[in-house]
Amino acid sequence: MRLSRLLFVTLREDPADAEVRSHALMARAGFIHKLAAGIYVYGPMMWRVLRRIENIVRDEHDAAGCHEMLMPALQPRELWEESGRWERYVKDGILFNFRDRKGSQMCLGPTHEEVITTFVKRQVQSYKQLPVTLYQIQTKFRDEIRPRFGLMRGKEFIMKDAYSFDVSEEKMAESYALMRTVYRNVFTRCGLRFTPVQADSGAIGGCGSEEFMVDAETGEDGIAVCRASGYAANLEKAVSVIPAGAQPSVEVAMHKEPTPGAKSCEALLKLFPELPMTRLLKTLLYKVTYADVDAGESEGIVAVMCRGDREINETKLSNYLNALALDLASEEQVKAATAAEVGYAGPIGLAKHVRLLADSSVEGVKGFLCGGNETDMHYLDVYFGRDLEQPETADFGTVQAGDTVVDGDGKIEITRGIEVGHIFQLGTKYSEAMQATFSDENQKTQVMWMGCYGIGVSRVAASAIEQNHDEGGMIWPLPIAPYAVHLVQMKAGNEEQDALAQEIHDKLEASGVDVLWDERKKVNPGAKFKDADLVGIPLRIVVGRDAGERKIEWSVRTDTATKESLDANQAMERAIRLVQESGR
RNA sequence: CGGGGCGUGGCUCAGCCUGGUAGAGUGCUGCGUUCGGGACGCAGAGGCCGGAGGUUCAAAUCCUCUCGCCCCGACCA
Repeated sequence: MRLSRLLFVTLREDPADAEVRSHALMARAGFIHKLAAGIYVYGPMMWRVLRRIENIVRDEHDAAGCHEMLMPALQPRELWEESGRWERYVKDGILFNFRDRKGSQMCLGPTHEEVITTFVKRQVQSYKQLPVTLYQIQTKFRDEIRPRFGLMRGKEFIMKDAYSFDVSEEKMAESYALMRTVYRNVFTRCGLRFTPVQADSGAIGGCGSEEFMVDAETGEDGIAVCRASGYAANLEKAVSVIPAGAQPSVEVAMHKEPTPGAKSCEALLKLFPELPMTRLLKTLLYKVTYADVDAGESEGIVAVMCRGDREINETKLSNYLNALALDLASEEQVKAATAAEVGYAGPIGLAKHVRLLADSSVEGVKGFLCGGNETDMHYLDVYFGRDLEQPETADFGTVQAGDTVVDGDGKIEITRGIEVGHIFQLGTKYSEAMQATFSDENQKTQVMWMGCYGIGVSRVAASAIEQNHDEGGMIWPLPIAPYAVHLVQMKAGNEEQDALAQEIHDKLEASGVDVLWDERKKVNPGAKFKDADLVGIPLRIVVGRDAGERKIEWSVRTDTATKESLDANQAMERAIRLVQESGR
C-alpha cells in the first residue's frame, strides 16, 4: 500500500483526553478516534489489526471444531425475562434498553446466552447432535458505569463469544478444557504475555471459570500468583493461608475503654501502641440487596468482622450472601445499627436487625480490640467463646502479598493484568431456565450443559500496545501488525529509489507480505522515521542512498537503533521468512 | 451516583482573576530552498471562544442554567 494514498494522519502530541499509552498512541497514529465516552471509530489501520486478531481467533476456533455464526445485537425483552436476567441487568444499569415504535422493550446485547440458547434449543433435538460449540465475532454493548482507558473499557466493543452445548457435566468439562487450549493458542499467536487465572464467575453465573490476563501494570484487575506452585487467581477469587498474628501473653477480662476520636485502626494503634494490628478486629457494615424470588427484592444490613491488617473482599461476600447488590452502609444505617457514630461498630450489642458475619482472618485471634457500638468507646481483650460466640465465619477476605498459597508453602505475589479472555462452565443455568433440552439414547429428555467463552478482540489490540511500546510509539507483534513491513523511501522521485522501492513493494506483496510503502514527497527523512516508529510496524526496510547498488537498510521496530545493510533480495527473503514463521 | 478538573482554528495550549479589535506552537494550502531521525523562508486559509439565558454601552472573560469530556471515589470506619 502506498502511504500517500492511505488516510494517514499523525499527531505530534498526545490527545488531552488520553490517559493510558495504548489510547494515546493509537489516537496519535490515527488508528482510533473517540466519538463519545467509551465509543470509538476504528480507522483503516486499526481495522487491519482487528481483522488480524479476528482471523487468529477464527483459525483456532475452527481448528477446534467450533462453528462461526452471527446473532442479532438487537434483542427482545422476553428473551431476557426467560433467563431471569432482565431485571438484574437493568437495575445494574449495564443494559442499553429502550422501546421500539410499537412499544416493545428491546435491548442491545451485552452478551448472547439467551439468543444462542433459544437458537440451539430449536436446532438440537437429539443427543446425536451434541456436542456443538458455536461462536460469533460481533459488537457488544454495555452501558459501563465508567468507560475509560480508551479501548480497554468501552460502551461498545468487539467481542468473540462462543457457547458450548453438551450432554452431561463431564462432557461440558471436556468442551471447556478444549476451549482453554484454544485460548492459550490464540493469545500466544497474538504475541501477548499472559497468565490464565482462576476467576469469579460474576453476573454470567455458573461454576468454574478462568480469566486470561495480559500482564500489564495498567491492568484493572489484581492477580494473586505464586511462582513456586503455579497458583494464579483473580483477587476477587483468590484464597490463601493467612499468617497468624501475635497472641497476648496473659489473659485478662474484657473491658470497655474510651477511645475519643479513634475511628480507624491507625488511630487506635496510636492509643494502644502495644497492640499489634492483628489484634484489632474491624467491623464493616453493608447494605445488602437480596433477590427474593417471591417478594421481588429485599434489603438487609450485614456486619462483617475482619482482622485489622486484612481487607474485606466484596465479591466473596456478595457471592456468599447471594446478593443482588452490596454497598457499604450509609451513615444513618450505621447509626441505626450501632447506636454510635460511624467508626465504632463492633460485634457486641448490635441492633437486632443486623446479621453478623466474620472473615476467617478472625479465627484464632485472642484478646482483641473491637468497636464498642458506642461513640468514642471500644472493647479490649475480647475473646470468642468467652465474651461472645464467634459469628458465622467464612472466607470474605482479600489475599495479600506474602500470604502462603493453599497448595504448598510458596508465597503469594500480587500483580496486575488486563482481562482479555474469560471462559466459564455455565452448567444448566440457562438451558434449564429456557428449557434447552434433548432426547438421550433412552428417549429421556435431558437438559443441555453449557459453557461460554469470551475474548475482547478490541481489548486484545489495546493490551498488545499496553504491553509493547516505547518512547517513539507502538510496537506491534508481527502476527497482528497492521502491515508486516514498513518500506521507508528516503527520497521519493529519485529514479533509483523509485525503481527499487517499487520492486520490493511488488515482490513482497506478491509473496503475501503486506507492505506499507512511505513514498511521500516533500516529507523529510526524520519525519518519516518518526511516523514509522509511531505506527510500530515490526519490520522495516529503508530504501535510500545505496539504492543504486540494490542495498537497503534493514531494522526491526523492537530495536530501531540496530541497522543492517542488506542486499534487497536478501532483505525480501528475510521478510518473507519472518512473516511465514510468525504464522501471519 | 458523589467529588474534582477541563471545554478557545484539525491537534496541544495561552488569554479569563482585573470585561474593550481572538493569539501562539503544531498541522493544512501555495511558491522557493533543503533532504538519513519531526528542516527553513515567504505568502495564505481556517475559530459566532461547547450551548442557552442574564448583567453591561460592551462578554471568551462576570452570573445562572445546561450539555460534553477527563480524573478520583465507589465511603475498608
